[in-house]
Formats: sequence, C-alpha cells, structure tokens
Amino acid sequence: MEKDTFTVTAALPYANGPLHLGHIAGVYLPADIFVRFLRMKEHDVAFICGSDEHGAAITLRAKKEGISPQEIVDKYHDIIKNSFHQFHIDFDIFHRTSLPIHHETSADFFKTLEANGSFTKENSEQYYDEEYKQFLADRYITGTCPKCQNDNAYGDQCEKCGSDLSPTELIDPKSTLSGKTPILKATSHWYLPMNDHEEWLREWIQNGILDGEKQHDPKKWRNQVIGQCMSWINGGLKPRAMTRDLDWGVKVPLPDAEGKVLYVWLDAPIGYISATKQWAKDNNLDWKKFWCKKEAGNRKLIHFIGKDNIVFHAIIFPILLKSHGDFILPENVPAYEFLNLEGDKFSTSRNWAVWLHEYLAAYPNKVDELKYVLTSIAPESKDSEFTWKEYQQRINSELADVYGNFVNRTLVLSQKYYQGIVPQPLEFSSVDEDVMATIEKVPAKISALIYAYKIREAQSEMMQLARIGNKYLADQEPWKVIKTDPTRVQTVIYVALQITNMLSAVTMPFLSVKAKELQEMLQVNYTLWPESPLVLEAGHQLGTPKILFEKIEDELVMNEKAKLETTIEQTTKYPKMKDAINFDDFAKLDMRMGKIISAQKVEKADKLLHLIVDTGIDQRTIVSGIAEHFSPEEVIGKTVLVLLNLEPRKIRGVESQGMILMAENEDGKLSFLSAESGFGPGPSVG
RNA sequence: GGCGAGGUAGCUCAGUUGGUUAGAGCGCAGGAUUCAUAACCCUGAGGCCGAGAGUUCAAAUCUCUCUCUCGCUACCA
Repeated sequence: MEKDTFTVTAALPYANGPLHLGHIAGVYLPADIFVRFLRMKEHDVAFICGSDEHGAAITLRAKKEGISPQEIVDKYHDIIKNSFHQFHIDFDIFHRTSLPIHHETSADFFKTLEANGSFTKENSEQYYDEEYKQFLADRYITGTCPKCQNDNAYGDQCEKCGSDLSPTELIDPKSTLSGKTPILKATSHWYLPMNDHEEWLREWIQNGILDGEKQHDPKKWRNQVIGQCMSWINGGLKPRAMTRDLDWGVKVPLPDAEGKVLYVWLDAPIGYISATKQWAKDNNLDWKKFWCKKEAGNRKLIHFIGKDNIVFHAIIFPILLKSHGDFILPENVPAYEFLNLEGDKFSTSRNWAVWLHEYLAAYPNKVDELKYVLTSIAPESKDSEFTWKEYQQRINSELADVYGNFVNRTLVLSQKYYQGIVPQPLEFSSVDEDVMATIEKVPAKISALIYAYKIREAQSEMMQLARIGNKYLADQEPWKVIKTDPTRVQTVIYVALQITNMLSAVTMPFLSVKAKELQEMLQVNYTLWPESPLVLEAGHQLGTPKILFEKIEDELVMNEKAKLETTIEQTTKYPKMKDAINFDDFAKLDMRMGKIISAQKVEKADKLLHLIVDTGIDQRTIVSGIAEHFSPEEVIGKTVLVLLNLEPRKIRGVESQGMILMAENEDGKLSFLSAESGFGPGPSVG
C-alpha cells in the first residue's frame, strides 16, 4: 500500500514579539512531534512555518517606537527562528512573509482568484490624498456634517448628531494625513463572498465530503473546531474585504490599486505555500507536489494552530484554496486551546510569561525536560496551566525517577554482571513472555494515538513503558537471584535491556536529544519507527551509562517564581505620557462634578450602562462602558467626574452626551473619581 | 446580548455507541526493598462526575433550565 504523504504547517508566529511557552505547548511542539513521528514512519513530509510580518499591528507599533516596520520584523524573526532552532523544533523551512517570493506568490494567487471571478469587486469613488499618494479610509477624512453642520465629522459618522455618513457626503472634506483637500478617484475593493460557499463548507466540515468525495473523517476533527465553524456558518457568512488601504503588506497586483495591500489574513496562510516554494527550490523539488491537486495526489494537508485561528484555517483559507482550484484542502486542523501560567493568562503587555528564548538562555541543557512537561500538559481539549512547581515535579518524579532511573539501574546491572555485554537469555518464564509481548505492542499503541492527534496520551504511553520496566526489575529482583541462580539473571537483564531498547526508539519523536543519548549508551541507532520487534542481540556491546535526567532543585522553582513576580513589578504598568498640549487645549475641556441620578443596563450590550447625570446645569444622558465593573444599583447617587463638552455620540441607539472619567489600574480595574470634600453636583474642575 | 468549547479525586487529565464497584499519573498515608538518581515496588485513603429537573429498568454519558471558566462576535467617546 502506498504510504500517505503530508504537508504539515504550524501557525505563522506574528513577528512583533518573542515566543512564550503557550505558543510552544499549543502549536509548535505537538506539530514537531507529529512530524518526527511521521518521518520515522517513512511518510513523505514537508514541515512548513515562517513568520507573519504584515498587518496593522506591526505598523502601529513601528510608528509608536519610531522605527520602520521592517526593523521590527527583522528583530523578532531572528529571535523566533533562533529559539526554534535551539529548542530543536526543526521545520524544513522557517520562512518569512516579507520576502519577494511570498509577495509574488500571494500576488499570483490573488490574480488567479480575481480572474476567475472568485471576488466581487466593489467599485466606488473614493477620496485620495495626492500628497501621501494613497486612498483614505473613512476615518482618515474629516469635514462638515451635512445634517448638523458640525465641522468635525468623520467620513463614516458624525459624532455630534450620530448620523451615519459616507465620505462623499461631507462638505469641505480634509485628509487627516496631509490636511489638504483630497480628490475623488475611482477605486475598487475586492470582497470574498463567503456567503456563496456555505453549502459545500457545511458538507465538508460536518461530513468530510468535498466535491462529492470523502476527503476526511470528521470524527478526527476536534469538537471545538467543528463547533466553532458551524457556529460561523449557521450564523450566516458575510462577504469579507480582502484588500486594505495600507502601505505595509503585499501590494494588490492590479492597476488602480495604488496604496492597497492584501488583507493580512489572505496573505499569511499563503505564506505556507510561498515557504514551501522556497524550500523546494533550495532542495531541487517540485513545490506543487506538496500543494497542488494534480501533482500532490491525496497528500494530506495538516494545519496545527491555536484556537484563536480556527475560522481562518477552517473556513476562509479553504474557501480561497478551493476557489483557486489548483490546491488541496486541509485534511485536519488540529487546534489547541490556551496554556495559562501560574493561575493567570499569558500576557505580553504585563510581561506575565515565560519566554522561550530566555528559558533557553538560562537552561540550554534542559530542552527535552521542558518538552516533556509541555507535552504532558498540552491544552488538547481544554485550557491548561503551566506552573514551575509542576515543571519540577514532572521532571523529578517522572523523567528522572521513573524513566532515567530505570535506564540507569538496567545499564548499571548490565555493567556489573556482564561487563556491558547483552547476556544470552535462557528459558523465558511466563512473566518474561508477557513483558516481551507488551513491549512489542507499545509502538502500535503510540502510533495510533499520534495519528489521532492525541500526543499527550501518546507520550504517557512512552512513560508507561519505563514503569513496566521498573516493575519488572522489582518483581524479578536480579540482585537477589544472582546469588542463588545466576543463569536466571541472564534472562532478566536481557528482558530489561529489551525494554530499554524499545524505550530508546519510541522516545525519539518526543525527546529527540535524550533518545539519542540513550541510544548512544546502548550503542544502537534507530531512525525508523519500530514496526517489528526490536531486538538487542545477545553479545552486543553496550556503551557507558550516565545520568540521563538531572533533578530540578527547589531553588530553580523559587527563582523562576520570584522572577515572574519582579518582572511584573518592573514592567511599566501604565502607558507612557502623551504628547504635551498647551493651556488653550486644556482649557477647552469642560469637566465638572456630576451626580448619577439613574442607571440601567443597555439591552444586548454587556458593557454599557445608560446613566442620567445631574451636572448642576442640566440633567443629561451618558452611556458608559462600565457595566462589567459596576451594577446599576451601586452607581446611583455617586458624585463623579464628568467631561461635559465631548461631542455627543450615538452608542447602541442611545445618544451619549459626555463621558464619565474613570481611573484604571494595571489589572484593568476601574474607579470613579470624586471630590475629597464631598461636593455635590455642579462644581467645575480645572 | 448571540454563538462555540469546557466544568470528573488536592493537582494535571482519560472516560468510546447510556450498562457491574467512575479510571490513570502526580501529590498524600502506610508497608516492603536496597540493583538504582533518598530512586523503584506493593497497599490504602480521597469523587453527590458544576447545580437542579426530566427521559429510562439503568445517566458522568441523552433532553431542558441555571451557574462558572475560556474563546469568537456585537458594544465599550
């Protein structure tokens, strides 16, 4: 039978920050184990990843730090690539989306879809800033509102009268970029009419049937993936714009599209394809073999992702691939839930994280130890949690005590009794035969689990083998029997060595470094997954035993926990000071004390309270986003700081005439501001 | 507010199409042992399976209501 072939991708990390353990546990490590396993099974596999370097978040950050987007992505691409390398997550290629081959590939992809009518093109006349040479998004245009004459209305909405506008309705429009009057120019945006694809998506996701043929087994897809997708589809898919007015990204490859780039979620997954192209080119392969229906046959495309990416990989990208026509669709999209850290979410902004590159710098020799821990707590079916205490416990009581100790005692006994030469077994007792039979079944057990993406359970089967070994030795007591029946010990040590041998082979996908060290100690070299019984022949000379896993001291746990506490203190919890303003700017603000005289929840909105505030000069309506922090009952009667002359704005159909000013601490908790002397409503602030 | 996924032992998690006494590892208690990394091995304690109602001879499992956690989404000037 022909072996299945695979193209495996791991979600492209976004190049505006380093990787933390959550990313590793929930995408890259399981993908790497899966691929190592497939390789040992001699499947033809391409393992593809790269950094995602486009999108608005990177341009905003660049602007804030006063450097170019390229500088940011260069920095993080290097950090990420390095840490993958040191952590032995071995992609065939770790590419990047800012390279020309990616731009070409994405542009070609786009052109094909445009040509075959997969997009709907919305033509319009849009304002264009001649000085900045770009089309202006609605929010980048201000002008006079045709309805209320407010001269500060935005292109999409007048915040004074609350009416929805289009930019062309504005009287005397101005570009917020150059301040000049923009000109109207014909332009288009391209939309993906996702609503046209609901029918086949439903059939494909629920039943695994694509173009009338069985493409995958939906039972192998995770619940949360199918659930999330069906939720989207049943809610009705909507056309989604595939182009943006931005200058950082893949340029829309058509005339009249100046200043437009492809939507980052269009170009990022195509990054898998362009990375494959580059890798194929470097290795004299045909990239189409990995992606195209014709050349790839029934190659399986697998996307390892986090749960926040489900919609893009299981709905949008498949629509694009299918619309293009040449490509295969994913056979599975194993999505992982999130990993938490010491009782709290990983948070980049609060620096609540264990960064992979920092871990590697501090513990360069503890790569497989971390891999083991992360795999045992991988969030396969629900969110899970990393704690340093558990890190220590797993390593000490499982890796060191069970696995390492078993290997050590077996090898030490072999040295002691047989000078490191595998002894000749004599008669097998029924226990021996049971154990031998059990060992032989382990590879098939583990492989079934990995094929089903149950990697955590697969690893625990590996550990189970070491447990069997410890029990076997304890039951047989060779150190006692040697005194009465030395020939029996030959068989016992032989069997124990067979367990160790098998262990060294099945550990490869999970802990490649340690597996090789163990194989070195056994003087064997396994690169293939054991299909038939592995035998360590009698007479084989073993290598020198050494300690495989060192224990983790309490000190490390304390230090790491302390480090988390202190970094969080050192992190600037609060935003930087804003640009200076002059006194006139300040004097424009009309702030007063106001008393909340009534409050109720806005319907169908989680965060909004509809307040009536007595300001001393009037009673006005203010809608405030504080419902998650305060109940209506507890805010009534409070005297608080109010900004009166903020332009009114309609929120959820209610016009809000001002703003309640709140203080927010680093945990996101809110507090009202009041006058210390207990003033009532009315007093002005300044 | 809408939708999705979860809630099982102190901790991390399994529980297939409803079917004996709900499982594993860690942790804890006791015992045994000394080849080995104060390791291993044995025994044990520990669960109203988030709450309530229903269907059934039988529910962790199916249905409904409620509640908590996470995510998507709307809305947070």
